[in-house]
Amino acid sequence: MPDQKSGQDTRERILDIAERLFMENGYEATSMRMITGAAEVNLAAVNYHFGSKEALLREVFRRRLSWLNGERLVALDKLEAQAGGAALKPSQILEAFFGTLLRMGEDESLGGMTFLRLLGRTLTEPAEFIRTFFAGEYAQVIDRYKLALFRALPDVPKAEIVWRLHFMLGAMSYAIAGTDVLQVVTGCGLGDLAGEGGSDGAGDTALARRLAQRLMPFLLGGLRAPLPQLLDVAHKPAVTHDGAGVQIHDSGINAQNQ
Amino acid sequence: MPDQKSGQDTRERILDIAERLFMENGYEATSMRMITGAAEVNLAAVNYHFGSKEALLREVFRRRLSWLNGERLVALDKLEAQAGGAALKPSQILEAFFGTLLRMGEDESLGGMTFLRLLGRTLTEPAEFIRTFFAGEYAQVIDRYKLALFRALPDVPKAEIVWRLHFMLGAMSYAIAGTDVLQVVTGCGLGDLAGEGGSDGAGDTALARRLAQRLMPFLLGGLRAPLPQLLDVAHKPAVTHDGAGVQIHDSGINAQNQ
DNA sequence: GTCTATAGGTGGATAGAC
DNA sequence: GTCTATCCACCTATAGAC
Repeated sequence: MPDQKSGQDTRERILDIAERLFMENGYEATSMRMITGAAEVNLAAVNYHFGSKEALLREVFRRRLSWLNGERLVALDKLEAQAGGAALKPSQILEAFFGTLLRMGEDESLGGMTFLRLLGRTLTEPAEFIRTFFAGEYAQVIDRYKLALFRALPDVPKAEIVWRLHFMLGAMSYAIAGTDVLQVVTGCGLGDLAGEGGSDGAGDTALARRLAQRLMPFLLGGLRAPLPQLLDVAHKPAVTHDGAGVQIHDSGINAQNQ
Repeated sequence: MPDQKSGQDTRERILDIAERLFMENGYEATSMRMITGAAEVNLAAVNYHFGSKEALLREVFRRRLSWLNGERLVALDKLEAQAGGAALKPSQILEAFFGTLLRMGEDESLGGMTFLRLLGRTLTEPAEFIRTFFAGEYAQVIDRYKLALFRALPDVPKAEIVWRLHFMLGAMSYAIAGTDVLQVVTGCGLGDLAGEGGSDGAGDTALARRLAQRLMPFLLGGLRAPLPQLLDVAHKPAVTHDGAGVQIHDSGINAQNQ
């Protein structure tokens, strides 16, 4: 850091502001000028520090995700060390994966709910460079947690576990995105705690904790649901998506092993 | 329709192309020129037929959502008529709400998986005009289904039901968006059936059906999960998100009433 | 590291002829 | 209803002085 003034300050200020604006408007709808204007830095400073708008977005995520996914690996390591070779309980695995994330929402120094919302909103962006970036950032963690779930649920087909991992990720990411129709239609729900835009109050901390309390049982219930009957028979769409599917034997799912 | 040529054809062609391109690139990253280029119509035609880019997006959704939400209301009416005053089973309600949507994915004339993906990707867009639009389109349906779920689960706090409705919407919308990290990280999952972009093959139909078979049990399992213990006590984040919560009495959740 | 100035391009929208 | 031509706001990125 050769010449003048703040340097590190400028970099961090740009990242903080970019994080908030990308969250509020999305990547495409946020211009460099909006960011530099709000951060009170020169337009050229962004390209000096990060190189391009794409690289800026990547850096906004990298500084949070490398911490998050590192913590997730540590949490899993710790659990597996405690278990001493035995399979983990699904609830432990979910707690390590989703709980670690949701706790970021309570910590402003880790981005708080601003980052959580940004993450939820960005995970469904179609832009190629974003998906490629996320794939790299998540590869190791997803792999480790997938294997842990396979071991925890040995009687559930692996493909089924992967599907349900999708669904769990979706339930969480949509919930933290906080953009869904229910928020506007009904007063009830996520909307009654945090303001719409980027309000960083004490309410956000409460929201993160409450969200965790609500979400975790839902995810666990979904993960442990009876397996579907896979019938590729009729052309008529199956009308019985009831709980009539194969019940997984109790020892594996409903009793001890939860 | 006064003067010349196709008229209706042009309108529909623009909508079809816009639907696909908005799905592939997102709203902001899709330009009017991309749309008119692919649809082989003049740039001015879009503004003539729809007035603006925002209005075009609204119309892309309106023609599908008015059908979808109409069907959802009909399905619920039918179920309630059959039940003759009794409360519906949660599985019936979910089937009517989510099954109706997922069946659109099997029908190319209703947009097929292209529309489903677009919907999943757009539900988390932060743009104000989009959220306002969705709120209006969904208001009636959400309200009716919320009440049906309240009646179906009289022992579950209404706030809890609304939260779980959020989570279910999220799991589904994320799954149909088909943009998540798992797709890229692992070969397993949603990615092994349909091509990434906008391929409209027979594979998409199979994908929609398979998705429904997998998703429905997951949602039902989450909806019927044991209630969380709501403890606003310690500052230490609760480490026991286990299934250790209050068990809802069997008659309401686990037995008949599924 | 910061700044001004600007290149070089693309965006949505419209006027007006046919 | 369709098309050409055009306006002009705004974008990302960079060159080059300090």
